[in-house]
Amino acid sequence: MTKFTLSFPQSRLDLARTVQCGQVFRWHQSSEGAWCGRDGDAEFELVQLGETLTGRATGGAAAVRRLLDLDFDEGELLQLIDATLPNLTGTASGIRLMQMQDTVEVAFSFLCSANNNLHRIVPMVKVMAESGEPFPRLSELAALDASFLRSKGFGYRGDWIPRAANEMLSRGGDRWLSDLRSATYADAFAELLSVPGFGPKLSDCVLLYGLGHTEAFPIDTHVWKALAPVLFSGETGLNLTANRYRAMGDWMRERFGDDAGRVQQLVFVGRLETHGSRRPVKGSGKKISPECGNAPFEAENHC
DNA sequence: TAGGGACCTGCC
DNA sequence: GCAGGTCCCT
Repeated sequence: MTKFTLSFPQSRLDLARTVQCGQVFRWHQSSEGAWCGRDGDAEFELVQLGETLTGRATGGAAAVRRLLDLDFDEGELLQLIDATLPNLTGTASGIRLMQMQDTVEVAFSFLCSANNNLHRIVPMVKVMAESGEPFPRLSELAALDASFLRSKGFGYRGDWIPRAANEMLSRGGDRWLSDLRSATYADAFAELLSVPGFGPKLSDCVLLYGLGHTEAFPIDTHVWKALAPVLFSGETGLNLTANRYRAMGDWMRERFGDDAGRVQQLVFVGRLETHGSRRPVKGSGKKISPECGNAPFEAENHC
């Protein structure tokens, strides 16, 4: 690790919230206050003091800039989002998109996230991490015993992990994963989607956080609740179907291009922090401004 | 092709 | 009942 110092007079960074908002699951704060994490063989110890970021990192400042997407002007994007989809990002300024090199850790961490919550995901990822350093490889994950994982609280996801690892190995393993980086978004999405356990949402998470595809737009329950009333006007309580998943993602990609994934991160955190992770706070139910009547999708339609 | 349930587990 | 879904079945 080498020491580094970075400062950001204009763009904003909230390191603590960025590493705690559910993009990564193994970061922790040291007794000295530094945020510590790793990505494959790279290690990071980061300290933020106002608009200065210091610490030590494998690969130095360049690696930190890449990990935290620091060369991207988030303020400009926040303005664009607000002009297009008002009142959605809330308090999310300072949240950076994190892009990891270790696709295996990203994929299997998010495999644990299905129909789950952060309080359970973090210990589950920790259990997996004990099978290899710095994180188990596909062969080690494939060798994990489903009943062992179930005994550790994975529930039915305990069956998914070795099954998905085996499937990835049969397709070429690490080579197959790295090829998805250079593939088109559509091709890589289709490829991941066909792995058992990876539906559309998890596939987009792997593409966004672990394969560099920033046009991926993962739609979870929170993002759906935030955006469905805006994009699909006329109906309330609409269910998220495969077609509507694709329609919403495509619309965001047309609107924001390669920044769609960054938009998702800001909308997700904004929704979570204003509505809570479990239930809307009574009385603070934020209404989308009525003048966004130019909803892109009328009830049904599309494709 | 579009819904409806089941699925592990833990907390509100 | 619901949580940062997916699979399987009509």
